[in-house]
Amino acid sequence: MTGKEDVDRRVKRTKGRLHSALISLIMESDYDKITVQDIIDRADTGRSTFYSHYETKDDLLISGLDHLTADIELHMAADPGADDAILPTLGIFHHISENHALFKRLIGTRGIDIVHKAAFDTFTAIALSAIERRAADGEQSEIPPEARAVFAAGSFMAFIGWWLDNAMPYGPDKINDMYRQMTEGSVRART
Amino acid sequence: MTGKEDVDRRVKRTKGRLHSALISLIMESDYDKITVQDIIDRADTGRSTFYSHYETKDDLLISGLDHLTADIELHMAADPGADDAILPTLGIFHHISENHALFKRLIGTRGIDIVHKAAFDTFTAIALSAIERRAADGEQSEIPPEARAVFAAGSFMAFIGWWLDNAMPYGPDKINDMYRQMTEGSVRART
Amino acid sequence: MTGKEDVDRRVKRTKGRLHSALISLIMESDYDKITVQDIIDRADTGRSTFYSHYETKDDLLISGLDHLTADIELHMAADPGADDAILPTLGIFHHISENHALFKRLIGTRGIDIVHKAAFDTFTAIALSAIERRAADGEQSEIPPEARAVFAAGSFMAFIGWWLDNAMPYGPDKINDMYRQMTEGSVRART
Amino acid sequence: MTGKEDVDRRVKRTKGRLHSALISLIMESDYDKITVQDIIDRADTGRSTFYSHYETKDDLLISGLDHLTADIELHMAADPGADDAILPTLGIFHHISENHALFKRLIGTRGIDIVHKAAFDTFTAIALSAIERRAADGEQSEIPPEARAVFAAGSFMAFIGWWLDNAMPYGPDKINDMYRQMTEGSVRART
DNA sequence: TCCTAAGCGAGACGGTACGTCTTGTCTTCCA
DNA sequence: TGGAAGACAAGACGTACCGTCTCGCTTAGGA
Repeated sequence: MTGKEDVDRRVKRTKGRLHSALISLIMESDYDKITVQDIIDRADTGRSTFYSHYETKDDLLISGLDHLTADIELHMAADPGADDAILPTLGIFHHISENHALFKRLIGTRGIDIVHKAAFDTFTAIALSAIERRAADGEQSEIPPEARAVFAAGSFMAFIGWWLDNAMPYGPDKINDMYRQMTEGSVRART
Repeated sequence: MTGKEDVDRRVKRTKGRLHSALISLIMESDYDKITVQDIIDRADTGRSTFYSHYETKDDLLISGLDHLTADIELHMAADPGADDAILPTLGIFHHISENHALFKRLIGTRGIDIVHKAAFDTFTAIALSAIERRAADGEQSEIPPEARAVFAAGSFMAFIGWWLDNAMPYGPDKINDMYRQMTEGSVRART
Repeated sequence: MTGKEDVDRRVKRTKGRLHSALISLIMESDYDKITVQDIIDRADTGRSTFYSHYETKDDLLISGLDHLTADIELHMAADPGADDAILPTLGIFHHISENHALFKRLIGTRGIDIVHKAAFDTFTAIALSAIERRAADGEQSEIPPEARAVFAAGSFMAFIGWWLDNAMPYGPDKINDMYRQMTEGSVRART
Repeated sequence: MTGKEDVDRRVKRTKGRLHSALISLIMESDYDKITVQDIIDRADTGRSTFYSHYETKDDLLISGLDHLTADIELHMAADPGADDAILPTLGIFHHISENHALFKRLIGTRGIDIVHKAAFDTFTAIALSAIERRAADGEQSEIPPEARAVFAAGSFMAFIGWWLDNAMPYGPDKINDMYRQMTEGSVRART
């Protein structure tokens, strides 16, 4: 049904080792400096094994990020203020603060470009659907929804980057208040 | 005074050819796919000549961007609304629209990461100094100036990216109005 | 016993192609002018493949010479006059005349220096052991064995060089007689 | 008239510095590893200066060897046993022993190939003229004079190499006796 | 319980680009 | 204004990765 049944347990184990190896390498050094050889050495795996499962290093990384993305979507649904805001920021801040070391490596200012872009696109899409929902509810703005969405996603990503880079000086709730305060009255059209 | 006197004219000519070659290659293909060999072939120059002037491809690119940055700072000074806004956006929108093809390649969504980062840092610094100037003028906010600066720079970069990617559907003046409208009342603390 | 089992057949094939390529290039042009790129182009092989098997061009050449050296040692053993002479010259002259085109390129006057040296060392070692065998048999000389060995090897190499350079004007048997005649009573101590 | 008058003293001084630089570098390291850059650095001279006087590194070396060759020819003429032997060995051994450190670098076993060849050719020519003189005096041999000349030159060069490499264990007179003893009755045709 | 197809490790291989090095020419500057 | 300084074009070097491949060994899961 799911199309996800890797019947052979060896496959599952190998993929897991590759992902763990990549994550642990990311925590230690620059993503760009990590080679496929480093990954398979760490995973104690053969070169051809890697390429039989993934096309590139980026492929491995992205595929490992799927569950992170899924988590975010869960948080989004669970965010109590979701109907009021364009982005379900509170849940996301909480989620990030729980794995801050990893997220700093992934989407901090010195993070990984493709992850940064992927996150930006995700947030843009979320914001866009929220904006369009409001438009359907009658809210009006001469500014194109896409423009408002990238504005929201861009400021959010930059803000998260600052938060992570500076050792998260405030807790998730406090930081969320700050973000909301800056956003207030800007992206949302006035009623 | 300038410290920029490359007395030997050959050096100047060579550097110029290398920069032109890189820019023309950027207009044609993906920055990541461009090799040093491509550049020196286009510039009709020797390999060692390249490395005697620049350390890497990125080095050549960044050093060629200096005059663009200088232009932006000029525009910043000339912006009539500079005292009212955190970023001298109008002048920048005009400047970008005059070289939109190049800027799309450099800081569009599919742009060059290091340029994107460099521009983000530049805007952050500009915004930060504007915010601190206001703070000195008595404006108060519990949000750290750096946070407000990255928020502004991030939203601005994303917005520019959207504008460039979508074939600049509005002129510089109109787009500036939109940007201001979204910003209004948000980054600036309320009075 | 052999210690020579390169189990992987691919390795054997690749090494063979590299050797053939080098030999054919040597027959066509000056060894010093041959580049690693020339060799791998001719062998239709990748650059890294070359360097994974050999350290340098010289390394490839020398390692390919091993079987030639082995041949010479065989001839040495088979030379009927071996017990009478310091060097098993007749067999060597025959062996060289059978591959004169190659040997001319390798150890002719315009030959390859490192091969010349390697051959000189080989002959010196052979001569030295012959001389020491005789010394053990009671033959006496105030001249150090090493000196006598290099004398023999040096004159032999020079003579071979002359023979090859001059289109081998005499057959192996005749040339051997000449060499023996010049040697007679000189290197061998008188009885 | 002679075409040898480098009137400009600067030229003479420059050439002298280049030669000294090369010799001192040869005494310190491997000739093959010495670059033109090394030489001009040591001579404190510009690149174009070097090339305006010499074509290559070898050219500089060879041209500096001329006076050494001239010395040898002087010794040859002065050798008391010259009329009896094919090579004026005694004088040469004395000459070499006086500059053994340099000669070891030039024509020892680990010496410089082109010098080795040049010396070999010089000795071959000397031996050849001696042999032809004898032939004109009625001495007969079925062995071609050239073959006898290279035999003599080859054994002599190898012997000198051994002598130099082994810290010259014997003085020039003693070593000359040894060489003569090995040569006796061999290269010279019997009367 | 065996056996057979697959997954796997190992790493050879052809490529591509790198940054370094050296050569011999050619241009610029300076005395 | 003639020669020294050194920038330059050319291209080989040895290294580092890449993604493909060949090769036997191991091992899971079905017969």
